[in-house]
Amino acid sequence: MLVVDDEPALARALAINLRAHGWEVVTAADGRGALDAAATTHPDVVLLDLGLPDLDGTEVISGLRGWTTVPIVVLSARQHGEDKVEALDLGADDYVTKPFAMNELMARLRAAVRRAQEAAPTAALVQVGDLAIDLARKRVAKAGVDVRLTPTEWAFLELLARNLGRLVPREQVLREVWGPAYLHETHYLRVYAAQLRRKLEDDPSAPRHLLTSSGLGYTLEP
Amino acid sequence: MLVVDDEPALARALAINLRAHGWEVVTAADGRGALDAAATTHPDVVLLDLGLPDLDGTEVISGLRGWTTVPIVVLSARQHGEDKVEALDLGADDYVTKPFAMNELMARLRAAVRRAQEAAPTAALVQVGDLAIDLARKRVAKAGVDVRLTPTEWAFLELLARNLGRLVPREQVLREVWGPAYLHETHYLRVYAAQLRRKLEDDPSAPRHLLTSSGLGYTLEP
DNA sequence: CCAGAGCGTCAAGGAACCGTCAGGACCGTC
DNA sequence: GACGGTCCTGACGGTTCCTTGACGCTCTGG
Repeated sequence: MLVVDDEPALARALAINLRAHGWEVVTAADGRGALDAAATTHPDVVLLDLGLPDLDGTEVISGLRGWTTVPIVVLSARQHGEDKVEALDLGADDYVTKPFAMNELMARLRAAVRRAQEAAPTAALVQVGDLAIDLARKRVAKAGVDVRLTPTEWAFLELLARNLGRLVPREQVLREVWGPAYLHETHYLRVYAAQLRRKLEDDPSAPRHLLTSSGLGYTLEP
Repeated sequence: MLVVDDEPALARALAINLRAHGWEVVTAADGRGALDAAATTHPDVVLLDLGLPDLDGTEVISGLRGWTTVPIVVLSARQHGEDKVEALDLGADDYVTKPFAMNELMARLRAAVRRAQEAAPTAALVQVGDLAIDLARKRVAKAGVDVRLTPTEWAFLELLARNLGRLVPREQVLREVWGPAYLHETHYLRVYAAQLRRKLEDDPSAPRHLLTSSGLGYTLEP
């Protein structure tokens, strides 16, 4: 959760309340900082106060929408403005006018996150042999029983599952799982491919689903 | 990653930052150099500053779009211009105005690469006799059974398949498969053509699909 | 017929890559 | 401060792949 507000008092009050409700909160005081923070922390929802010192709030919205579909809830004092229409047109997901009830705000945030998850265009469940990979719940089961994966293992498997049957190049795996700075750490691939096989394959030394193409990359084979 | 910018200072700063984030960076200072570099290095994303000395940035975009779908992120100082609309209409994938936050730029580049990858599930399938060449999955099957190819063999075959029925000059094969430094290693061509024939032709000594034009190049014949 | 150029074929050596295991660093929890 | 989980790292053996050289073939022009 990213909270963007230029009034320190309100920002602190919001952060305290949100943390009390279990959110992990990052704050920004202006538009540029907001875009920055969103890019680095990948929040699951943005709470955005219009009327910032540097950028117009609408610019922040379109700046975010350029590269992410994170839900945006706009907070504004202007009760009757056309801002509301404009903000929603630009891609905001909801709109709350000050003064607001904290309960209502919480409900709207929860709703925004829930809608975003439901709207995820991913075919939520991928079946591969006796494996059931649930992309929405981030779970995988082998022959009906859940298998525990570490976050990195899951990121690897998810990437392969989203490209089922397609060869995923080594560089893409490294970039999307570890980040662009790890493009040459091919060793990671071998370690984690081995771990996934140990957990998911019947015979880890003769894999039937997680296949390697030497020098190219990996494929999850249906 | 190809960075196109005519201001040496900015280009260097960008390159340093991008390399720090793990990108492999090639730079070009003008439009012609950009088109050149894109053709030889096949970058996975292009970061293009408008306002180049020789060509208009829009010409670079359409020049690239003539033969590649590589994602293009445009960088521009003109904040309110119609340039943005024009650039996006010509096929640019995203647009960032100066001044920009480096984090945001990084996020947009990552997003551009990811989108390009996800938009690629086009069933690019080339049928040649009893061969089925799946360009997306990087696979080839003969009479229904998969054939294992090495990375170099695949690069060779893919190039021919993308130019199905057309003669591909020897120099182009060497440049695109092995790189510009191998333009005279014509021996490689014979070795790998032979390997491909052994794996893909019914009678490798009397090829029907992978044909040689002596002194000129190779053709994949439907 | 001969010489030379270009091509196809085969095999060997070394480089690059892969799978595997295990130890140590790091982090948050209890 | 101990503990469990996770991630990174190094070492080793085995495999695959690339490169290179040698040799024979065909075709062409002299």
